[in-house]
Amino acid sequence: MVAPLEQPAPHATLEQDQRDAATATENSGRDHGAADIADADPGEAICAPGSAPSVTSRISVQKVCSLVGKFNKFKRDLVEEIGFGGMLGIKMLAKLNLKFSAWLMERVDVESSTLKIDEQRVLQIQDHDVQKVFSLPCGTRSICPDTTEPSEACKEFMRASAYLSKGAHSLKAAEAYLLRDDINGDSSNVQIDCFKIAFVIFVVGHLLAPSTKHDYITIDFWAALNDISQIKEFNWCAYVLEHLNRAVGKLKTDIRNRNITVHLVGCHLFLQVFYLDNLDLGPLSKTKDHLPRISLFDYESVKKMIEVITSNVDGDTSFAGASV
DNA sequence: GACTGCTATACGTGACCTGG
DNA sequence: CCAGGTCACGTATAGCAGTC
Repeated sequence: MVAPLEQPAPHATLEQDQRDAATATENSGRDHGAADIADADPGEAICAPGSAPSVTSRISVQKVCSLVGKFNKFKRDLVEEIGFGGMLGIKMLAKLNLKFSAWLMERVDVESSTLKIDEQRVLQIQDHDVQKVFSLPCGTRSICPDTTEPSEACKEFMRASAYLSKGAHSLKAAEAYLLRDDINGDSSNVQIDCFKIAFVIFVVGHLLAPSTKHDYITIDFWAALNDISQIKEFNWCAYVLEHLNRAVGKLKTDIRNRNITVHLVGCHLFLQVFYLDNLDLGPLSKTKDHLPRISLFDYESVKKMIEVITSNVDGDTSFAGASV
């Protein structure tokens, strides 16, 4: 579970932090030492747009789209079999608005599992919402890091990934396995299972629960992969939310610590789609009867939607400009 | 108004550093 | 050795001014 978090002080928003950090940059160049941070006056409204701290993310929708685009029908069917078919419909999002993601994450209350835009606009976030967005399996079994004796497929995947790269936690190894030409109707059951394992590792690492490292993840879901036929029985939606909650905690800590760079981990893309999908944006709003929701959100429409809700007052960027 | 070119900014990602 | 973090660079995009 995620430890309860203190709410950041009113001034300690990303925007405020960006302005403060910008001023620190002007004062001391790129060499931000502890002194700069200590000297910053948290109550002083400093506004120096244009040199904000960088926000980074390891989510790569492009990677997922590009890989899935190379799948033939056989491979796509394998993905459908494990209940991850929603990943096949994701549109190419060349870029994500990371400021928007950070803004949303700042407004997530982990304890109450809500997205709180303001006092009037509060959205409850549940496993079911993740399922709506990605059509992920939302089974009754929870995913925990406990591992039993690894299955033959798990052992084989570890062997293959160790040969291809540095280990099973390498996303490159998973990608390489997924692109193998010899995965077809003649493949053994173990190879098929390895493909499914690789796919889960790949999408979790690149999209559903990315870490700060771009090419590795911590595989804390081996237990859910041990019996491939049982993958659908696990609650992958809760897993995504749990990592997102941790990411929210990390973001708030980074903001409190006035880090120069804010690294977004977790599936902040879910927050973007979830929030935009709950807004009344008139003709820009998506039809309500289509699942998974992510497949409705292409780059252009996301960009337009964000444009519509964005406002800028005194250097503070807000994305709250629409009714829920 | 449409087009073009320049510049600034944002994002993606590889390399590297540091601490456990 | 590995995870987390930082830095740097390439590329895409946005914004703006100048020209037609």
